[in-house]
Amino acid sequence: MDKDHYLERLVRKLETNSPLQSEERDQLLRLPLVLKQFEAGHDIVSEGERTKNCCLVAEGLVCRYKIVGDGQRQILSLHLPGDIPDIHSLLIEQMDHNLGTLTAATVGIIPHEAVRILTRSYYRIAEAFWRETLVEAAIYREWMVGIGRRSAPSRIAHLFCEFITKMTAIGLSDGKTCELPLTQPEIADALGLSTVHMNKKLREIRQAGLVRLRSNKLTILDWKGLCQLAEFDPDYLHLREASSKK
Amino acid sequence: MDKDHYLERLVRKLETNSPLQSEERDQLLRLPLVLKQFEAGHDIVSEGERTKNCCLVAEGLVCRYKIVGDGQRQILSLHLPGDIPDIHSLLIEQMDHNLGTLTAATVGIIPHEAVRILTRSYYRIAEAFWRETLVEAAIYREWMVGIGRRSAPSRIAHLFCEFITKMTAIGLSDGKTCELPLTQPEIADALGLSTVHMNKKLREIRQAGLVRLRSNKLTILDWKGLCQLAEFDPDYLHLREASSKK
DNA sequence: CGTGTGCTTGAATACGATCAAATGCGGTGG
DNA sequence: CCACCGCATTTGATCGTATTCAAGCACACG
Repeated sequence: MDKDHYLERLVRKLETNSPLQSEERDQLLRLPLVLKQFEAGHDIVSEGERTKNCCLVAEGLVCRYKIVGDGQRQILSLHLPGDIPDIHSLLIEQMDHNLGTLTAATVGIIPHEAVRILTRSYYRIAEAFWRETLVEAAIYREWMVGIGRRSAPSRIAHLFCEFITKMTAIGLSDGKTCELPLTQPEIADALGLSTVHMNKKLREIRQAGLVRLRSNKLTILDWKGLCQLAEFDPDYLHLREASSKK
Repeated sequence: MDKDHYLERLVRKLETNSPLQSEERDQLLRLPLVLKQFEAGHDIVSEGERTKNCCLVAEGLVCRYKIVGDGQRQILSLHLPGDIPDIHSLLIEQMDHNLGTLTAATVGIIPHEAVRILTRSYYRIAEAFWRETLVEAAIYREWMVGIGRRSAPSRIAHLFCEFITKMTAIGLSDGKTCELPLTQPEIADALGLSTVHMNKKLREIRQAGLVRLRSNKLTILDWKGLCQLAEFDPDYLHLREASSKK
């Protein structure tokens, strides 16, 4: 029953980039939260649904994705604990994509109404959530550039750079190594590649001594080299610390 | 000196999807606006900049884009009159991409402070702008799916469907024909394709009798066929009318 | 009537997809 | 402990789509 802990993680994330007053912080920590468990590979919310709740990722890895006509999947974003990936459902009625788990996950269900009361009462809270959605849009832009204009090796490297940077920002990595609980088909679907091709190029990256990746454990062996291959510049993540990291 | 007209267009767009009270509408119409002219192909705001203003597109076609290491460009979004493509700069200090003109354009410069006073005083105004940025994110997702998982012809068709739908929504098209002031290299850069390949596949679409495109005039000859090729479903644009159109 | 810009076309090449199969590995049950 | 199963990863071969390079064309504009 770690509800408080999960909300704290949310607040910590918001406060990293948006100032909150102590009353606002308290109100956020008092949000009603119903925890729900999901197995890996299951949908939390599906395309076309209209919900009255939003979902705080408490544990596990969650993604947005769409399926195209011929059955191919495009993963659109990855969401770590502390994210509310469907906060947009506050203002946009209908889901235009799916939200699903990549690992077993715990999700905190929060009624829209509870959030709406806060965003309408405290403009700083509204701005904090708004800002999160804007950073997400910045990540979309970066992914779009990758899928549209970067080579396969560069995209793979970029995913690693971004993932470990985000994990580090929420304290789940030391910046050198972290869990990467994605199968290769999932990585391929995030990058707009086929599994086979992704596997072959990943092998090259490994053989070039840039990373190690085994049984969902990612280790960066050559951060500079990896960033160079990826043309990774963490500015687009708009993390306060990330710029200093460089 | 059509400042009022341009602000009205903004308000009309916001009100299509977000309810506003008459006082809020009036406040928006009273926003200070300094008009500025740009030639085609010039930057309005560049990557790395920190501005104290945002830009209302008054006339012309504007886009976001990024340039990658080898000089290739990815166009990330298109912006029609009534858009404020850099409203995010209210909350995110640094531009992570460029904002440039595709045609000659008139842009209304609005100080952040003026907007911020409104969004902080009237939660409906904040929500209206927030919602616009969320719809933009939905469009990013759709583009990402296209670039990552759709064939070249499908992507081209999708661009046409989306563009004419958006133009129709703001009254600049009858749904059958409209201006499409993009060169083929620009279309290619929006779709993550090379100019040559884009040209060849466009030819096929034309020969299939789906569209006519000459001297920046787009005419839809077979809307159903085009939508089918594009797998276009306007739901993601979250326009109130669009769903009924289908 | 020449010139430039954007469009079109062809040929060669490369990158990534698809198809098919083998390998490795963790977990389960004999 | 070992055999087997299922899943993820790896590999090879072939095919197709898209890129690159290079040239020619067409129309608007001076």
